Amino acid sequence: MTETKVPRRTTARLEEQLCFAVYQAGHAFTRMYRSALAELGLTYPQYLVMLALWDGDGVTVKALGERLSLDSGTLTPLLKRLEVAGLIRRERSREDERQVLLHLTEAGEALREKGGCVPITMGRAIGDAVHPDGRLLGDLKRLRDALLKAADQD
Amino acid sequence: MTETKVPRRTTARLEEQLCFAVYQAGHAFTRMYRSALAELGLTYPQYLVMLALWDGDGVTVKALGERLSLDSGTLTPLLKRLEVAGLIRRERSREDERQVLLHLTEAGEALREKGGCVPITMGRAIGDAVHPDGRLLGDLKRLRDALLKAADQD
DNA sequence: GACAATTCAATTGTGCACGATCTAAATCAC
DNA sequence: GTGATTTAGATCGTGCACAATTGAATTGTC
Repeated sequence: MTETKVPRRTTARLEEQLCFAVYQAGHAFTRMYRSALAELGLTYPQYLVMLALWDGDGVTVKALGERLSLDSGTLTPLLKRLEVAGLIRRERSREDERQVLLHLTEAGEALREKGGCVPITMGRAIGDAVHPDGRLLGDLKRLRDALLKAADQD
Repeated sequence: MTETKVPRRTTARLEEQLCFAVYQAGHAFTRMYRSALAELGLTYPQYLVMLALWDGDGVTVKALGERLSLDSGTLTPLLKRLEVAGLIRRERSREDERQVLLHLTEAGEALREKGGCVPITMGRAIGDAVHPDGRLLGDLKRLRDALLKAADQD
């Protein structure tokens, strides 16, 4: 008997997997943001950190890390780069010398105005590809929570 | 006059941004896959490459890169690691010496069976957080395409 | 055939992302 | 109070991700 040409479909096609769709959408966002953020001198993760700090500074590295789900191994060097860029200050807390408090500088605060136009650029890029009803947002949050819950269990 | 405590809402809240939701879901997937793939000895991007090759090997680095939207700077070292692990072979094409063809080894082919259980693990993790109707998948594809189209234009 | 332009992969440098480990500070137990 | 435990960040090593450059092979043009 000759071998059949029909592929053994033991694994789903790459393009039909949810994980791959999320992976690709994430890359597409990163790429889109890269050009939009270039003139601010920020990378995409740095922009997320600034967004968090514009929402309220004086937070600890740990609190920031929990909000972004990033650990100190990622944040410490990133925050140092933001400090070198003159956008934030990092100073040890007086009450608890273990923690480092993050504060916006004048320049960091000022960048908020310029950064405001970025989501608008994004909105135009997305156009009408996404319903503005937040359905996709809700779906993604549910997905994330389910994955994290499962990861905790084992 | 004292300064008001009302935050100037010039930027949307981090948690309500689509880009952040995609970013977080992507991380959650990566984390979930990390543990599921540990026993296969693969990282998540390596698993995606294997998925693509299980779907048909003998492809060029360029073709693989287009499918995954990754460039040679990312793929070359990753593929070398897969080669060292004994899962693939990389050989220059006879007809066109510029291109490198990727082939599965016996071990790489065999790994397909073990890899088959990974999406099942994932499906269980996701549970009923995502409708199985592919709505989310479709939404993400549309989002990705819109972002890529916009990135091309400028 | 000679030479310019293009194409493919590899390389280099920067920056995330995370596990593992380390140090210092704070907290707990007694 | 002394010692054990816990906590917050920093550091190190590995592995993606991508821009930019390089070098070799191919293709196109004359």
